[in-house]
Amino acid sequence: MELKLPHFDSVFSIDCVIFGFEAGELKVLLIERNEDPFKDWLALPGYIVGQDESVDHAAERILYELTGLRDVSIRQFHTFGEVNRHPQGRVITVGYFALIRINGQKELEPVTHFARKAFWHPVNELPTLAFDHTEIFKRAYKKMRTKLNYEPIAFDLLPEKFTLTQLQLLYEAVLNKKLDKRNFRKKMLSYGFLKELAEKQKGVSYRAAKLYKFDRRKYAKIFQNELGS
Amino acid sequence: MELKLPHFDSVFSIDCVIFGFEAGELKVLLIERNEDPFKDWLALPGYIVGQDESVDHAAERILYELTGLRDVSIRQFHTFGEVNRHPQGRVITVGYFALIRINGQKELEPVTHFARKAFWHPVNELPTLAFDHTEIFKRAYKKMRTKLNYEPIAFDLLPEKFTLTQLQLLYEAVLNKKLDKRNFRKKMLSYGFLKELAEKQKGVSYRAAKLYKFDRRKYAKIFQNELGS
DNA sequence: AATTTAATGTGTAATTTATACACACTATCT
DNA sequence: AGATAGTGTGTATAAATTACACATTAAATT
Repeated sequence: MELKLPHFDSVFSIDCVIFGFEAGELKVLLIERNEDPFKDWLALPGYIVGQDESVDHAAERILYELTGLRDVSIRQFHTFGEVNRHPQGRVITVGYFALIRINGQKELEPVTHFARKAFWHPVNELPTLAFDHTEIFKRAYKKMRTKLNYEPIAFDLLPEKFTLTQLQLLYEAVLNKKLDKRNFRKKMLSYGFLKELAEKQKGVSYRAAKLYKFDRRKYAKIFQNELGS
Repeated sequence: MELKLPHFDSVFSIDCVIFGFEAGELKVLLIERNEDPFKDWLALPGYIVGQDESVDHAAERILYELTGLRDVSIRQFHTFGEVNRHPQGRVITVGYFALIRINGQKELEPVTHFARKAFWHPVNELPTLAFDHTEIFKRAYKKMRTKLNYEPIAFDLLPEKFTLTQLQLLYEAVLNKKLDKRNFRKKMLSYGFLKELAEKQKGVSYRAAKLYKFDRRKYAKIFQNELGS
């Protein structure tokens, strides 16, 4: 379709801030760039939106291409529209963030030519990133911490079956503060969307903890009123 | 600067959802379009982002051009990136919302050629809007209601000096529910950012209420810790 | 001057929610 | 059998939220 509106040459991209949780630490997915500008720099995975795909779709596609993951809850958090973000011209980028399960054996092979590798990096002591990606990351992290307090996003980071201690460690890592064990458990269980399994933790050299599962259906039922309209 | 990145013809615009409060009702600023597509339709004020301005700047500029207002707290809330939003080609738009004081005598003369007039319309019983503007509006309204609960945005809608009853009526109009007078006042005053003035309401035929003022400096002081990092 | 009108301004008790805090239990390992 | 290491649980206190009603005031009316 021919474009009849006044416009100027511009590029439209998305950048993803993908969080994972591993070894008790919150991590973010970075790539090593293989192209100018910022060749060899570390950056957030991001790419240009295609002509015939929605921005949301582009975000899902790029996440898939970089991680092989589908059906991840991915959310827009901010659009970065400063004039000089990109040294080669006007690039406006929509920031998305997602939380995913780091599967020990999961390959992180970039399928895009412009990245040399993709890897998890702890969110603390983050290196300098290409473009304004440090700023983008910070904004996503802040949003994510806020969201953790009122949406069940933590479960996206954990294995399907988890113990309450694992859940608490995750909250502590993200919020960066210690929580009281009894109060934490009381509150989590009071929501009613955690399903206690018959199963127990295996392979630990101490008393095995009960495993729980996040029950999305119950969650939806409980919170449908509040989220409605 | 020449653009060396792969790209396609696209347009980048912003749309504003501008809320006001008048006669006890929440209103939104609409324009009547004077250009195709959707000529003669009602729409949200919006326009194309300039080449050498940031998206945030474009939003401020467009708001100014449409309302003559400056220094308004204007905030991005979502980017709309569906492929077929616009019948003439790919247009990605960033939605902004703002809350402003409706000044009885304030002129709403569009300075852009593409609008015939601009006017306030109650948010309830909103007419069908051009493009996907109904969806954009709904999203802004929802966000605004959410924000009202944890940010002092209500004061942008009221005159500088206001009574607690006026403040409460505003909350009731936005949240669409009745609030308890005593509890509302207790809570508002407990925050400590409302400054009681010596002055009283004038020109009413009943006991005049005390006037209050929102003290931005106190607010910033009180909440600097929570917002930090 | 007295009365009516219409909205302001205020307190307390009951309930719910959040916080602080410590130890017995259990599975595994030696 | 005992040591180890982490699990699982309850209660008392403080803080925040909710429910609820009437005397006060300024102007307008008689």
